[in-house]
Amino acid sequence: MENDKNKEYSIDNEQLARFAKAMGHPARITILNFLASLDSCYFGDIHNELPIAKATVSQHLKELKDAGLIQGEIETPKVKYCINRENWEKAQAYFETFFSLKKEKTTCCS
Amino acid sequence: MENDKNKEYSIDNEQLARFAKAMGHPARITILNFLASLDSCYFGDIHNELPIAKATVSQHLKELKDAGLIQGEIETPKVKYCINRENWEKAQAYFETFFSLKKEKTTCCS
DNA sequence: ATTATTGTTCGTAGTTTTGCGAACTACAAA
DNA sequence: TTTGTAGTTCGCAAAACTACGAACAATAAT
Repeated sequence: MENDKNKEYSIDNEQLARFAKAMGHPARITILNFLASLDSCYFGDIHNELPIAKATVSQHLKELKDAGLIQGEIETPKVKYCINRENWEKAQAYFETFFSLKKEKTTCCS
Repeated sequence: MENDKNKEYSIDNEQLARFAKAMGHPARITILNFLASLDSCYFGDIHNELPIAKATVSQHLKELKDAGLIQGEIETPKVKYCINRENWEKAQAYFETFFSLKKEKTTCCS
């Protein structure tokens, strides 16, 4: 009884939050924009788009990779990055669903 | 010459990142989902949806407010929260634009 | 005046993020 | 073998994030 505070977050909310978090930095948005439009995606090209050190760029790329939004492929001596289209569409669907939630009541704030 | 490293991020990328960052936590996604669907949005109701202390809930609400995604209104002795519909739609538009970016070339990773 | 209700703010602690330069890896070229 | 190119990883520092309990503020009820 009382209040069940064993509550966890839903898988969907966790996943959406993970995508959102990955997008939660202007450098990473810039990277994603770049990769989504142009596909000529070597590390160096990405680095050139950004006002930050390569070590930092590498870290941002790793985060995007970990979130599943991009993927990298070694093409010696360069590394080619691109959008992970499958997860990209998944993310898109998550955000779409999220924003299209309809109100069930209208009894709040004005 | 050389490389112009005075580059900054675009306003749009900054704004989208700000929205995304605000959404980058499952508690905040849960709050937004709750507020977007049901509108009976007192602090206590929100707190009940979440497995965290009220102080922490209050902080998350503050972040969402700072990002412009929600708004609060005192209704003594309670506080009523709701989606900031104007910015909500703005955010929606930002994400939509972001995800609908079309490729210009297709020369990457397989 | 005291007590209860509803949230916010404060102080604190531990973790994560962001950023950099330096060191390193892997390969190719000289 | 040495040098160069392209990135990653390491080590570090500063800042931001997440979370909590305790203290506080504001009002209403006793």
